[in-house]
Amino acid sequence: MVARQNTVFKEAYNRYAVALRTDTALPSEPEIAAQLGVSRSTARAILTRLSEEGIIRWNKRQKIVLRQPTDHDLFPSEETDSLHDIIERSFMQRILADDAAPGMQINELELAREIGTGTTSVREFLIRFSRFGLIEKRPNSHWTLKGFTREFALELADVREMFELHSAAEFGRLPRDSQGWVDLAAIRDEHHAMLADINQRFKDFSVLDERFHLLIHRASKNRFIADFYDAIAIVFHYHYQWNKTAARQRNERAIHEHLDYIAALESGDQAAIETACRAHLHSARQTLLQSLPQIATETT
Amino acid sequence: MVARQNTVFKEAYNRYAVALRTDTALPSEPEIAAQLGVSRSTARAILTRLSEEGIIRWNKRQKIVLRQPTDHDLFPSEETDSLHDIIERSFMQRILADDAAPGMQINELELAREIGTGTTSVREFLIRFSRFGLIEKRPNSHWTLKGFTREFALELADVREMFELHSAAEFGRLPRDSQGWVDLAAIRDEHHAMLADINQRFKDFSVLDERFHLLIHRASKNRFIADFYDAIAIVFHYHYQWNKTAARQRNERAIHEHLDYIAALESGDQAAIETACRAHLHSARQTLLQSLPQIATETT
DNA sequence: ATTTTGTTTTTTATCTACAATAAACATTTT
DNA sequence: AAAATGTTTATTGTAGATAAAAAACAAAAT
Repeated sequence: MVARQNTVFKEAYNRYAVALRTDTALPSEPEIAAQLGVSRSTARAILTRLSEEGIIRWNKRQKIVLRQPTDHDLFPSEETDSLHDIIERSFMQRILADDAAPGMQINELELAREIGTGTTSVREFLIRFSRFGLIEKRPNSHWTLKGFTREFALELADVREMFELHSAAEFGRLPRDSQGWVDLAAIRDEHHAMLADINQRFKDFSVLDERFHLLIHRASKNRFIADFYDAIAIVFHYHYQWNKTAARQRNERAIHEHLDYIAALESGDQAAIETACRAHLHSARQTLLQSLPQIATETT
Repeated sequence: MVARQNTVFKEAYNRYAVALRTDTALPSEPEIAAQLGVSRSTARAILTRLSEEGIIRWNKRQKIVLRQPTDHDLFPSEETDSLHDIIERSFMQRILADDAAPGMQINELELAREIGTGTTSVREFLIRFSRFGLIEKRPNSHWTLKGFTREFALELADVREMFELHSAAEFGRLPRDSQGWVDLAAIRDEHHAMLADINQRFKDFSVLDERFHLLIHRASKNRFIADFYDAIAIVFHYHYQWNKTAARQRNERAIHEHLDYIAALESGDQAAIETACRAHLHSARQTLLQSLPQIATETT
């Protein structure tokens, strides 16, 4: 019915409200907008509501926080998610569910109805999602789920290895005063910290893993590599929520490999970098293959 | 105004009509549909119109061609292009025009109006097109043209080289009785034929070039490599229409490199394959860089 | 029994409309 | 004069509607 949900406003409102402290004065509208990463129009809408709710007193440049907002002042989390995120979550759950067999048809209208959204948004999502190689479309006809098959995992791993070897070599060539080395040292220390408390913290590894590989890939300064890594990150993000077997052991091993890999990068020795990178990629490939759903073999 | 143009029907109608021969009998509806690559519904619509126009006599299974269709019977070519193709052509012309500077904003509504189409189709096209790395979008805001810059060409060339070296190595490992070798021999002969008549035929090279590289890439059986090559093919297709300088000389040189490359593949010697592949990719990179518009340097 | 034709239903492709958001323009304040 | 606020305009994001095209179902013919 409504053309568009004001989720940008609600999400930014929540974000801004929780950071408010009583009796402080707020900065100018353009500054607030920049802080929140929204337009000034949205920033003004936030100020308007804060004022209406009696959270701030607002008169031109004077913006005083009267009281701390409570949980009750915030918008519920269901209303702050962007439609794209809602569709993504919903769709990933469906295709990772047990009854989602490769070869299955995907129906735009049915999907839209189940998610409670229009078909246009679902269509656009599927078009964007198609670059991850998990779905495919025949023109004028339906989408087909290709699924998390062994073929998919192998093809993904092959490209990932080509790209990461390239990026790692580039990283090794970064000038010594570059920011990359500072970031790498910080990530190295985080690995050590996590290892020291591995029994408690092994679940946090996937976030660290993503940050580490992203740092490497940024060195390549290649948009195609960066895009591909985005795809990998999303696929892994959802996939590993479904496959948590032997996570502690697997993650501990990966941390050790990362540390070897980092040491090789810091040595600047290209041969050592390649060896350490290959070693890690080899075991990452095994992990990926082991995490596949059992039955998933292409049924085209 | 109209929800959807019947371009599938019109295009298939033309395709089928020109192939008709007087006094022949036509096959069953499912067979016609399969021949044309459309649904039976569309095939029936074609038969219906052919019948109405007096081109065939149609009664159940009996379908006799009464007369050869004339040009006058066919739909004009403007009505047979799919909307996607129209938008693609129109958009590529715009971004390859001289006044399309990198950093330029792309306006969906303006584009749609100029092409004479709805915004939804333009949006979907832009989303699909974005994976080629030439445009980029900030959420809730406009698309930006990144353009055929030197950076773009270098990033494209890097990935292309990684993929092609991989695919070429895989091709070299194909079993000797595989179809790939037959196709390769055929393409080799076509290269020789073109070389013998290079002054007349150098303009046909780009089609041969695309077929050759596609054949190599198919050996990798990797959806990400295949998708990337699709992107390259489209970019090159339009790009080289705008940059035809020294085409004869450039193409003749490329043919020689291809022949060396093919010989290396046929030898099955992995080291030779890599050498020949690298040599060709190196000069392809130079060609790409030389063909860039002169001014195009990123203006972010 | 399988294939073909006839008919109906489902699904996609595309248009239009409109609220949310961004961006531009105008006025005021420092 | 530069920056902030106030106001208006342009553009995007999404829903809903509908014709084209595909797909499913039903009846007839080989």
